[in-house]
Amino acid sequence: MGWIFEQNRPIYTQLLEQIQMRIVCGVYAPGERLPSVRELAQEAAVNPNTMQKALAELERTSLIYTQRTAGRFVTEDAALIRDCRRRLAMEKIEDFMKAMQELGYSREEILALMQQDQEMEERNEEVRV
Amino acid sequence: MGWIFEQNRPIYTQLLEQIQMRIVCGVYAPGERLPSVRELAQEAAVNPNTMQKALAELERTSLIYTQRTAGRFVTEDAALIRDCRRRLAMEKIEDFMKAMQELGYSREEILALMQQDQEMEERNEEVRV
Amino acid sequence: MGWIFEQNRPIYTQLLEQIQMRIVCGVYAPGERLPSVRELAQEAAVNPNTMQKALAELERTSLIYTQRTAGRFVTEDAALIRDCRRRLAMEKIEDFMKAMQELGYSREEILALMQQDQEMEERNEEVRV
Amino acid sequence: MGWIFEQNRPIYTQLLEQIQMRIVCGVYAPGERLPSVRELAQEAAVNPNTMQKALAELERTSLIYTQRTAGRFVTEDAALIRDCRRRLAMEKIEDFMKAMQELGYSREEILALMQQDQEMEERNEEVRV
DNA sequence: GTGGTCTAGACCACC
DNA sequence: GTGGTCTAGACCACA
Repeated sequence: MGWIFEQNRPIYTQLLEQIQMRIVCGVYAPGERLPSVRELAQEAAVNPNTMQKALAELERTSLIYTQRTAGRFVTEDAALIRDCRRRLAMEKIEDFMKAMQELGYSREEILALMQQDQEMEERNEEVRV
Repeated sequence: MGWIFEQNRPIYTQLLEQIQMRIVCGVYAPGERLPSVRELAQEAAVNPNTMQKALAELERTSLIYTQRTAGRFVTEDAALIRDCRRRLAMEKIEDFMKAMQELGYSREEILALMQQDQEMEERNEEVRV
Repeated sequence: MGWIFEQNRPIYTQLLEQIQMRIVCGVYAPGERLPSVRELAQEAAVNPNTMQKALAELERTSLIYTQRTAGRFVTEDAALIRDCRRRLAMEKIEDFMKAMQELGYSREEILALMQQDQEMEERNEEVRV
Repeated sequence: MGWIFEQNRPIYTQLLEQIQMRIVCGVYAPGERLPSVRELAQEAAVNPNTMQKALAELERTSLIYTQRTAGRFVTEDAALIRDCRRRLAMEKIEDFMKAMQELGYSREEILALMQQDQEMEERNEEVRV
């Protein structure tokens, strides 16, 4: 699992999102020590300061915390992580529904479109199999 | 229908998106003459240069065209507009599904979640009524 | 009114506090545009990045906001500013009372000590006069 | 009475303050032998080096002294301890008054605010009783 | 070796 | 000219 960035959006924001993703998906487990800033920075091929900024922002959400000189750790609070994952999902659903409705699709039409999409996807799977 | 901007994203990009939206949703009908750059800029409370840039970008997609001295017009090609709307919708669906799958939700779970969301929404509507 | 820093505490934290102080004390009025990052940095004799960090942190409290390319402004919300001032005062009182009580002084003794301090201060004033 | 640390400030400074507090408050009586560095370090869950540094600093104020092979002892000089306590209190009062005046409160307003705070506190006590 | 802070300097999009 | 971002590199306190 590597690091991919879109241009036109701040790197540190994308770093933040990707680390957050790793946490809510369990790649970095609760209580686990994160790699050092320098390691992470090298891994992602960014400047340590950029990574530092991402981690500092992430810390504001309590998803990670810093222990002076010992390193950074993922929160032990599994509920916090679970809530974060759920919150991210709900935000995405709401944003998506809102965007589609602005495009003039009703909630029913959206669901219908997605079920089509779903069926199409299933046919593709069969083909691959 | 006013103009709302998020900070942290270029204004001209958001202008472009909102004008495009007005076209695919029929607020600006096929063949209709758009307000002048100055009028639009004033309406949106942005610098005319910024609006100019948005319209120039929009012209590259053929959704609008310029007639020398008469102003800018929405394309008469209804199919083009319809395709644009459909393309936008499909992009949003794909982006959404991708994002949700990265969060660890399967296609089935997503549909289930959205149906819940749908039902919750319906209950809210009843309350409002 | 100049800029004074203690060593041993981050500069950006002290910048933040001093700018906050200027706002709650009305040196920077509600709605007023702040000097640019570069100006402030030069005035305080710090690196623009350091000032930038202080302002970014300050923005998180909504006491100031950024308008892309136009500059930073003090909030127009006078109530927010008033609350901030009051909150700062209350925090200081509580911290102070707690520290004194840890030193073994009762609330009554503290008030008595401060009234002595007050009277001493008044005598000093007379002397100066 | 345990050991609590704020992050973002050196541990050894906080150790120093807390041991000093124990001495001026009589938790460690005049002439009493302190626990060994190792014991203190274990109790506070810090690195022995850190505790060592705190004690060394504390020794510079004469509040404790080292006897070669016997360990560290609280000074027998009760006046020294009393002065230290008084000095700490006065420093806190002055710092507090200065901070409040910078916030724009006059000495009279501060006393008034604190008497309010006092009365509120008394009402709370009644409730608890 | 860890994170934290600061400086210097550069480039960019935007208005 | 404005704020925003990023890099590079340095130093420091701390454990």
